[in-house]
Amino acid sequence: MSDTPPPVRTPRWTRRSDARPHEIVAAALTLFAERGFAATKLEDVARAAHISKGTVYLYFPNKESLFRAVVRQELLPNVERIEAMIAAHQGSAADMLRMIASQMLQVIDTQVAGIPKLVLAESGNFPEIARFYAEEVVGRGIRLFTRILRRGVERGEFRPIEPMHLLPTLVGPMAMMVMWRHSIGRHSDLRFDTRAVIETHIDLLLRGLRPEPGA
Amino acid sequence: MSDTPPPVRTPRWTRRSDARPHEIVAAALTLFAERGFAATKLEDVARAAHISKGTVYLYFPNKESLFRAVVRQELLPNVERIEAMIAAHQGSAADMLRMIASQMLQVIDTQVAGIPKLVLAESGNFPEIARFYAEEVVGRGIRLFTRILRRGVERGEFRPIEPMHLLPTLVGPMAMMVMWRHSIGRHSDLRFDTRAVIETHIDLLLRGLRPEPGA
Amino acid sequence: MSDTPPPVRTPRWTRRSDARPHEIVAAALTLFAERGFAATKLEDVARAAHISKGTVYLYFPNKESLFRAVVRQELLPNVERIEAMIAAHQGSAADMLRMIASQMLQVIDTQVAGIPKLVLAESGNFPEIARFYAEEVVGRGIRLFTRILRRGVERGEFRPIEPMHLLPTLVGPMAMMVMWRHSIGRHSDLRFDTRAVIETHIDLLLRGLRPEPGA
Amino acid sequence: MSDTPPPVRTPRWTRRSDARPHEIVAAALTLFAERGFAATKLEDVARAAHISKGTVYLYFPNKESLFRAVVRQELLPNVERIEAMIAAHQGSAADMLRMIASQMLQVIDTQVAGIPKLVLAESGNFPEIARFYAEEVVGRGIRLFTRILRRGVERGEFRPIEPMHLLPTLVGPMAMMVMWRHSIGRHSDLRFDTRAVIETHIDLLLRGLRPEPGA
DNA sequence: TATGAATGAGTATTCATTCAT
DNA sequence: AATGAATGAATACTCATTCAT
Repeated sequence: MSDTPPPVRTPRWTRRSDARPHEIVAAALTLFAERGFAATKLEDVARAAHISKGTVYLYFPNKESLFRAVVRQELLPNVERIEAMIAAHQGSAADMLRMIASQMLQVIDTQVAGIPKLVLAESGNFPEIARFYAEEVVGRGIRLFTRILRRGVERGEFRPIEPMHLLPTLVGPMAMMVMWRHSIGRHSDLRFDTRAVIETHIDLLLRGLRPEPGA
Repeated sequence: MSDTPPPVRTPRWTRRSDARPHEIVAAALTLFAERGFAATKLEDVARAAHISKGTVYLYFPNKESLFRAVVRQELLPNVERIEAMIAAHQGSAADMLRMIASQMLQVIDTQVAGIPKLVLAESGNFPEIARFYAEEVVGRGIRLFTRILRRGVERGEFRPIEPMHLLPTLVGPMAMMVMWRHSIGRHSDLRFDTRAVIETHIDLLLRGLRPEPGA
Repeated sequence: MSDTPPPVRTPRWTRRSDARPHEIVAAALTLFAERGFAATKLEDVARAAHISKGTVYLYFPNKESLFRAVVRQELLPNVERIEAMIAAHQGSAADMLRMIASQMLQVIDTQVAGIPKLVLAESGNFPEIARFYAEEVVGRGIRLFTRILRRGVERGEFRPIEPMHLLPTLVGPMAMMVMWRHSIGRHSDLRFDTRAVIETHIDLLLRGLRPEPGA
Repeated sequence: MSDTPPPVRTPRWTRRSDARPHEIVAAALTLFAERGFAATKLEDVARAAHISKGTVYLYFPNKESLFRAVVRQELLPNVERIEAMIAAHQGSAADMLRMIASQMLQVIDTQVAGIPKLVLAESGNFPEIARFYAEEVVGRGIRLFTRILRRGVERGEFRPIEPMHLLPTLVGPMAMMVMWRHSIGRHSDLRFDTRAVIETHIDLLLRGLRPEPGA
């Protein structure tokens, strides 16, 4: 309605400064996952993020808080995505397991897949990160799988079973593959065919969970 | 003539030449497993071994070689013990799996059980340790389980299956429990009933491996 | 509006990128020459250069490379200056010797004059510094003096003489004075009148080199 | 006179324990001369003397006192020998100089010849050693040469000359040769023909000291 | 006496953090 | 905002010295 054109203002932030924190976190994730917290130099993080050492401190008060940001920011979106996917799903419990497995396959080679190993490695030095992970990842995972198992039992797909006893069997092999890929596997000639392994795993699971013939 | 007993002198130190190296390795294992290589101070290792900083250097030329010693010396005896046990065994393949599982249960709370996590965590910084572990632990484990699976198939206990695809499922859950216990589990309220978990795992395995009815 | 001047802040430090390396080398030279390589603490070097320990490492990767820089950087310019001076000179060989002697007199109380003693002292620990000095200082010195002697013979100032046999006599007394001044002489009451000594030396040389009357 | 044989007693000392201190000093001299005081480890000295670290401390309260012993014990006998030799001599002053020169030639490759360089190098850290050397070696050397020069003048061999101005010229070249041989010379290809150098030096000296024709 | 294991003060070096530019 | 020079606390490692044997 006014004829005066809006004053050409320098925007309060630039694309740069907006993207920075995440670029730093991404660079840090790679290095922390590769070398661990203590062995990672902030200078290397800065270089990997194409900025200078001092700039890191404009966004994170210190190395520890950067570490926490790495774990917290990168993890939750993924957890939530899978939760949502499952919540929206209507098919069989077996299909739900297959869905999760296929998610695993998609994530296994990304940065994020380095976090579990990182959390494992640093839980002695960052107990609250360990707790955070136990609650926000493992705990939610437990609830997720418990729901799937219960659904399977209700639908007659699975025989009844105590979820807390089965969970490590359910998740362990996939977690194993993820961590192997981001640690020893990088330096050894031993190769696992991830897809085949996970398919075999799901197959074995489903056979092992089949209801007793007489029940 | 005097009744006063000779003063009980506590010598500042005593010679332990033979025992020392292992005492140091043991102390180091605890700390490395807890904090990682970089975050562990040699002074703390020394204190934990009830000796002084300098003494560590009488037995190990530097921190890295102590680290290597920790992984190499503590691991092999355990691997060999299990191998021997299986080699001597004459029963069913199922029993062999149960034996290994029970070994797991016995080891899970000892120092040694911290090593896998340690190796995982440091494989980026010590590639040759990663390779060593891949060959001497994972590789030998693969051969061991492959033998057991083959025996199971031959005896009609298991249906035929590609061992390399099954292995992570076989080992993953147990490895998971071991690492959980030595990392996140220490700082979280989440508890798994290790024995029940492993029994459930073996049970599911055996069900899942049952030969097809019609085969 | 306020009369109070802005507070005069003394910054904790200022950027000196360009000047730093030389300041450090200068400080190091003084201390190395006084105490030797091993007995000189980098912290003292830093303090002498009015910087902190860490700053030294911004410019030199370690103590040894600082040591090498001290010897190499400080020495060559002086050698080259004298060479140039002689090259430019047109007069008698005797005058050339006098010129060199007068250069000695000017340098003897500066930092640089501490280097020969330092190189002598450390040649066992730094063989390649010894070689460097042998080639770049002694070797060039030999060529320089050889040229002067030959010129003297050609001009009829000197009797013929084998330069390599005469050189220590030519240089020794001056070198002696330099090193004395930077070592024992500092802690003893014995004093030599440097100028008189060198004049006497040159005088004796010229007399001793006079052509045989009958030749 | 007595028939009872003398009791077979264990001697209060053994050859070993008597020789030890000197063996240690000799080993120490070699190493100190080669590496300097700070860079020489007592363990190396012990090894070179074929004893153990602890044994050194039975004879010397600490490293410094060993260092002082090295300089003091090894030097004085040599100085005194030369003094005595000159005192006993009756011939010309020129012969005296030749005698000293020939002594130099004999000593130059022995351990002792490393001491001057050592004293030079360490005078900053051991001022009292510097003083000791200045007095007991340089001072006595000055008196010795002064006497020789005076004698030469009295006998008409030399023209009158101020000894303190001539001394560095007299001694410098020989000192030079000694120190070169024990430092840079060890690591360079440059070789001096010691004998020829010293003969040339003496020759030049005698020519340069010849009385003026008209005097 | 002699040994060499043990000690711990002392130093080189690293790197998170600060701050002048 | 961004930089990277400067800082100094922290830590691996050394080695003179002590002392149980």
